[in-house]
Amino acid sequence: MLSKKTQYAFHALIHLAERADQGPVLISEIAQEKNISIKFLENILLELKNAGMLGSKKGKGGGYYLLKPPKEIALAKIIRLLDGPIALLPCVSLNYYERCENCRDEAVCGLHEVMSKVRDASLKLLENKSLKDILTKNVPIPKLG
Amino acid sequence: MLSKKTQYAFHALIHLAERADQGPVLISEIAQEKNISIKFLENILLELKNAGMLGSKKGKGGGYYLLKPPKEIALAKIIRLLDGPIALLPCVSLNYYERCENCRDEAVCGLHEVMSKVRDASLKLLENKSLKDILTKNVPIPKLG
DNA sequence: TATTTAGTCTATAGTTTATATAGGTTTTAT
DNA sequence: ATAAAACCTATATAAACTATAGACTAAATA
Repeated sequence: MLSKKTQYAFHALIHLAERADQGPVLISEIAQEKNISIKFLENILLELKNAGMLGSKKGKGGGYYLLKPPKEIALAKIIRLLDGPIALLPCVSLNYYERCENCRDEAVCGLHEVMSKVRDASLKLLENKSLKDILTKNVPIPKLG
Repeated sequence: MLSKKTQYAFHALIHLAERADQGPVLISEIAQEKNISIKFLENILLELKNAGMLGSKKGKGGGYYLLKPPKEIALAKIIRLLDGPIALLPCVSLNYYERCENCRDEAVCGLHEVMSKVRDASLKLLENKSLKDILTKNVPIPKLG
């Protein structure tokens, strides 16, 4: 399962995507709309900002906003940023590979083979779907405030 | 990622499967062969026993053994037993469903839809592959001791 | 330009869950 | 009886999660 952090990040990013090009969005607005602890959300958005995914503006009229169009932000990228590996085992991770300490030879490990396939199947979806693809369907988004 | 517990369980079960019909296998043998802390492994095997997946025999000549043929133990079952949900989000889990607290309506949540597909893709593999399918390839298994 | 206000940024602390260890108890075979 | 093995309970350690307090920054306005 994805961590709470990543789950919240998804919902927050969806909210930001739905309000793209409408100027900075308040943390408090996202927190209220998505039912997330405002302070925890604060940390998450900051992490996303430091990773280059979000921009922010301080002071009155400030808030957070996407730095790229939603279409260009793959779901896989969000998961990797906050949760790390998408694979079920370290030894089949593309981006966070670690040698398996429990088997003598990965090349003949049957587990390795199956888990690689699971990873590929997941990645096929998560790499090709973007924030734009997961926006709330059939719902007009009013500007709050 | 799968928890350490589940990762260790997989390797232990593979070991047991490779020695099926050879009588009880010592915890210490598995621990040494798979490089797992013997005490942690003890807890894991006990949990698998209490869940009905393993049998055990106490005392001299004792150990653990599979209660069913490896072919009949699906990988998904092992994961669910120790790690819980296979899905990435609680709201798309088949066996551990929880309502999403962060979105107003699951029916129109785009995240829900994509994550359901990821779940299905993973399950297709994990439900259909068994312990038998992940045994070490091309390796004759000698009886130790 | 001083002040107020709205907001981000930083640090930290408490709580829970995951991982691991230690020691003692019970059962079984010989 | 003795030794070997699983079993049980308690505890220690580390990581993840949640929450809180206060510092800092930018904008608005008088």
